[in-house]
Amino acid sequence: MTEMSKTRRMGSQDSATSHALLDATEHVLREEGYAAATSRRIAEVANTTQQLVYYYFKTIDEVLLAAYKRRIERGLERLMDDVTSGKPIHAIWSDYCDATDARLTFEYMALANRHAGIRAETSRFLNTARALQAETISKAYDEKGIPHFPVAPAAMAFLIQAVTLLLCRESDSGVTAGHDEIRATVEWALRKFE
Amino acid sequence: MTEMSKTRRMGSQDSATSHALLDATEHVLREEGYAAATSRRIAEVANTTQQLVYYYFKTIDEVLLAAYKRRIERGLERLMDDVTSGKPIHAIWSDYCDATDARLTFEYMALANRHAGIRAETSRFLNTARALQAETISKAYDEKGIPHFPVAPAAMAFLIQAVTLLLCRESDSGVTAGHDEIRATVEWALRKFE
DNA sequence: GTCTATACACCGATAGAC
DNA sequence: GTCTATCGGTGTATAGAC
Repeated sequence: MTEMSKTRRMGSQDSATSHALLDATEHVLREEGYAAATSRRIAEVANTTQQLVYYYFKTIDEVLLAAYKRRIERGLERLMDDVTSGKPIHAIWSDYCDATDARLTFEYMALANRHAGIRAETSRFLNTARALQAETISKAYDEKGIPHFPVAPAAMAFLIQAVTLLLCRESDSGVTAGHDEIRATVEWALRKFE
Repeated sequence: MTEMSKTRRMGSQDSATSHALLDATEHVLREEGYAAATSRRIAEVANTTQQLVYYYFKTIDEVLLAAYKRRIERGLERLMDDVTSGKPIHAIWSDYCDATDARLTFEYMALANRHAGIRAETSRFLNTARALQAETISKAYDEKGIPHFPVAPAAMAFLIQAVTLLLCRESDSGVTAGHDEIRATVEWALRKFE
């Protein structure tokens, strides 16, 4: 970390270049890891120059945070669509299965260990999402007469996230032991809901 | 990456300094992340010098791999103790709950995305561990007359890992939504086994 | 908005003396 | 085993001209 200049100019965060930089950031994080997410590399992928990064963002940490916030926001929008759909639990499940971009997710999780902003956003998002999902699942339970014990709605929301995360992560790296079995279990559970 | 010298000397990987370097590597990874795991920083934490790192290891990637292999090996030993204990399923569960050093684990998982050696070790370890756990769980099922459907032994092994991983990870970062509920579910399930 | 130039620090890795 | 010295490369961030 370095001292900030008090006179440095800044570009709008809504410009095309700014968005291209965020796209590039996500691409680099996913394909090369957070150690490679440098101003030079991000600029290269975005087809611009290193100095431009500092015209649009104060620091690299701010670029990373901006990219993460944008991702969170999109995730929340998808979740809203899921819970208002006809088969909300199926929708939540397949949404996470498709969208849990495991490499990127794990990169952000590792990053969160030492980036207070990303940590805070993560906490806020996960708490919100889980509450919303639990509420939706609770309604589905009641419609089908499923008891809230032993697997409470919030526990079911937790399970969906835990299972999809590990499933995506492992298939991405050649681990398959138990995958068929857990998928069978999930399909059985989903059939009970909707 | 750089070309290796053909004349460079190498120290034994069993020396005290070598182990101190691996301890330091794990410490840096957990507390500062893989981007901070440089030869200079590792040496500093191990109370030695940067050049000594290259006396004991060929490259930084090899230091990381050696630290990871040591960790894997210890995990496998703990698992062996678990499955031969009186209450194997309880043992597996509480082992993962305690030992899943979430920060370190996520650091290695992110690292695996671009470190072929760590990726290969991970895949090997997870497949072995899951098979061993599934076998153990299968016996417990049969003793208690629990059917292999809808939650097959391998699915149960997968679930334990998925749940403990997310639980440790989230409590580490202030997310608690659904945690009490999922813990209650787990306790209920464990009571059915042993 | 975009360019050139530049500060200063840190990185991996090696060479060779002691 | 450990030390001093060093190479070439890359990182963040800024200053100022166009």
